[in-house]
Amino acid sequence: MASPPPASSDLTVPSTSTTSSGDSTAKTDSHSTTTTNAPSIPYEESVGRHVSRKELPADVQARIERNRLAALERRAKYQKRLDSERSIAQQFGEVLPLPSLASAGGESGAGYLTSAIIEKNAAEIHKAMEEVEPLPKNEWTKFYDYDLSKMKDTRAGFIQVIDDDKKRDAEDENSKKRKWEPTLAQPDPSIFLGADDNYECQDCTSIDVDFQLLRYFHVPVCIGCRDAQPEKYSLLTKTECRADYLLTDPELRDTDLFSFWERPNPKKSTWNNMMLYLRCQVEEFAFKKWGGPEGLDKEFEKREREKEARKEVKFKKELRDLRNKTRTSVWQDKRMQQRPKIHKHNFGTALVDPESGASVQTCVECGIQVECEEF
Amino acid sequence: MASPPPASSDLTVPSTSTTSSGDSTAKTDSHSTTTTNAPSIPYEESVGRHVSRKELPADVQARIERNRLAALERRAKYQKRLDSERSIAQQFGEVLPLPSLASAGGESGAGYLTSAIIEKNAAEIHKAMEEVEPLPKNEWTKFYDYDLSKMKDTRAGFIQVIDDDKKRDAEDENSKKRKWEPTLAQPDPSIFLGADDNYECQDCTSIDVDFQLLRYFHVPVCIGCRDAQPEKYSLLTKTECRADYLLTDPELRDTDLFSFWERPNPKKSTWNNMMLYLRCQVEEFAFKKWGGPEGLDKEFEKREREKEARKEVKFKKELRDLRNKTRTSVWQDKRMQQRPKIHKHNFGTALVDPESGASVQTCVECGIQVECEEF
DNA sequence: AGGAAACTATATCCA
DNA sequence: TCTATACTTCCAAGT
Ligand SMILES: [Zn+2]
Ligand SMILES: [Zn+2]
Repeated sequence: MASPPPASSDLTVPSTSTTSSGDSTAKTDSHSTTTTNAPSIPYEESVGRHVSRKELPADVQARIERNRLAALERRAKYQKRLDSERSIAQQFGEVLPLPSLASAGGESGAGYLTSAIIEKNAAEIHKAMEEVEPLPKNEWTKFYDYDLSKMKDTRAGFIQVIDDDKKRDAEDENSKKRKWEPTLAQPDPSIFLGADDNYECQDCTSIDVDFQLLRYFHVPVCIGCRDAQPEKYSLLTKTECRADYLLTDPELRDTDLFSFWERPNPKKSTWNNMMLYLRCQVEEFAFKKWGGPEGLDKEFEKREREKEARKEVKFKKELRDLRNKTRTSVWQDKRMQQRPKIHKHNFGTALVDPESGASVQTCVECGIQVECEEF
Repeated sequence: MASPPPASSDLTVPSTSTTSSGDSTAKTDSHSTTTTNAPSIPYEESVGRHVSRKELPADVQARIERNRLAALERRAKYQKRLDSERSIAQQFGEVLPLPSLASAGGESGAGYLTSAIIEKNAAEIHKAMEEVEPLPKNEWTKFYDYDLSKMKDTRAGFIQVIDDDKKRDAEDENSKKRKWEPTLAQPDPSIFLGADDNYECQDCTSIDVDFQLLRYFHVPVCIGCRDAQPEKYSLLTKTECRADYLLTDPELRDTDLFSFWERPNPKKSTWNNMMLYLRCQVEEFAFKKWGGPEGLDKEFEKREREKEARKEVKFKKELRDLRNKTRTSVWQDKRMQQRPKIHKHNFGTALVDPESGASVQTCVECGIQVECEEF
C-alpha cells in the first residue's frame, strides 16, 4: 500500500488495436496484444502513456463525439430516476453489503487484515508494486483518478482514499469537487445510482460512461472507448483469469487486489455466481506477478509443456497399470493356485499399444506379453 | 462473535471413556466416542455439565491428587527459569508474531474483516452459535475461563477479551485478579513462560497444567486429565481435522474459529509447519456445523459412499476406454496400417534350453524366443 | 505427528 | 459467457 503504481487507466497500449470484443476465446490470443507486435521490448518500455486526444485519428475523434452526444441524451433519460434510485441503493446497501476491509489504513496502522492469504498476497503485491515508480498524473485527466490499490472498502461501501505521494499531483480543486461516493451493488446494476456529479470517460471526453464498469470496477470509461479497447475494458470470468493470466484462487478472491462483479451463472442460474473481472486490472496484476507479457507468456508456455509431459507420463502409467490389472484380475486365480508350470504359450490376437505403436500378443494362460514388432 | 457458546471446556462427556491416546487411527473411530454409546440421543442432550469433583470415583481422585503433587514439584523446577524465559519470549515475539486480527471488536463495530471466506464463515458460525444458549459459568471454576471465541489476537500477541453477556456470570474479582497475559509462541514451547499466577486444571484441582495447551489453546488442563480424556484434549493435525471432522481449509485457517499450534513438520523439517488443533475445539465446531455427532457421521458415510461410487465409475470408464482403445487398435491397426514387420508370432513347440534348463518357444518367422515358465 | 499449490475431473441446489 | 470441490504432486534456504 506504500506507493502503488497509478491506476490501471494509466496503462495504455499506444496503438489501440480494435480487436473484436470476444474476450473468451483462445488462450493463446489473450495476452498477445503487446507481445506479438513487440516481443523484444521489455514491458516497462512497451507501455506508453496516454496519447493526447488530438493525436487520435479523425475517425476515432468522430466516434468519440458521437458517443458524447449519445451519452448526453441517455443521461437525460437517467436523470429523472436518480433520486428514487438512490434510496433504493441504500436499501440494498443493508441487504447486500460489499465485502469490507479493516478500517485502519496505511501500513503504519495497527489494525491489519489477518487471513494468511491476504497477508501473503499483500506482501507480494507490495513488493511487486514498489518496483514500479508512481507515474505523475496525466494532464488531460479532468476527474479525480481513483487508484483502486489505495482504496479501502468500508462496510458501508464508501471509498476512502488513502493520501500518499501521488496526491500532490492531483489538483486539490479536482480532488474535492469530483469526489465520488459510490453506491452499493444491487441486483440489477444496469442503472447507475446516486451520481451527484458528471463523469467523463477517462479515455475521451464522452460522459456516456459505462455505469457497470464505474460501479463495480471504479473505472469511468465510456461505452465507445470500452468497446474500442477490449484489451483493457473487456470482462473475464474468474476461470478465464486463472487460465489466461495464471492467477490463483486466493489472489482472485482477495478484494485487496481485484474488484469483481458477480452475476448469475449463465449456465444455470442456481449455480454459483459468475465472477467477472476487468481485464486491465487483472492484466496489470498478472504482468507484475509474472514480469510483463513476456514473463507471462513464458510461464504459460512452460506450463503448457509441463502439462503435455504430465499427460504423456500419466497415460503411459495408466496403460501399464491397467494392463497389469486386467492381466492379474483375469489370470490371478489360476496363477495363484498353480505353481509356475511349464506350458506352451497360447498367444491370441495381437493388440496394438497406442502409446508406443507396438503390437503385443498375450498368452491366455500366463499373461506374458510379447511384442510382435521386431527390428 | 455475537453470543458464542461457552468455551469448549464446558462440553464434557459424562462418562469419560479412557480411549487409548491414538488420535490418528482409523477414520471411522475418530468421532464414535459419543455415538456408539448413545447413538439415539441428540447431541444437546447427550452433553452434560461438568460433574462435581467429589462425585468422581476414588481412583480418579487419587490420580488427581498425585498429579497435583507432581505439578507442584515440576513448577518449582520451572520457577527459576521464568524471568529469563520471559525476556526470551519477548524477543521471539518480535520475530514470530501471531496472525493478527482487525482491531475493532464486537458486532457493532464498523471495522470488520473482509475476506469473503471469513465473512461467509463468520455468518455461518454466528448462525450456528446462536442456536446454543450461553451456559452459566460453573461454580467449581476458580479461574477466569477464557472463551476463545471472544478473543481477538492483536498483532502483539496479547489477548483482549470482548465483554458480552457472559461476563456478568464471572465474578469481577476473578476476572481482574486472574487476568492472563499470554506470551508469544517460541520455538520450544515446552516451557511455560510469563505466568504470574497459578493455574488449575479445569477438570480437577491439579495445578500441573499442560503449558502447551494453555498457551496455544488457552485451555488450562492438567497432564493427567489431558491424558485421561483424549477425546477432548488430544491434538489433531490439520489434515486429520479435514478428514475426520470434514472441516474445510478456510474454516481451519480462520483464527476466529480455532487456535492452532504450529510445529516443525515431522516428515521433513523444511516443509510446511505441521498445524495442531485441539480436539474439543474442533469437535465443538464440527458438531455445530454438521449437527452433532450423528450429523457428522451421516455426512461422513455419505461422502464415503460418494467416494466409493466415484471410484467405481472411474474404474469402469477407464476399463471401457482401454477396451475400446485396444479393440480399435486390434481391428484397425492390423488392417489399416499394417507395417511390413508386424506379424503374429508363430511359436512352435517348446524346447528346453540345455544350459539354463528353461523351456523356450521360438517364433518361426522372426526368431524371437520366449520362456515358457512363468512365476 | 503433513501441508499447500497446482492440476484435473465433476457436480453444481435452497427457497 | 461457469465455479467450488476433491484429488495429486511436490515441497527449502544460504552461500
Ligand atoms: Zn471514451
Ligand atoms: Zn486435571
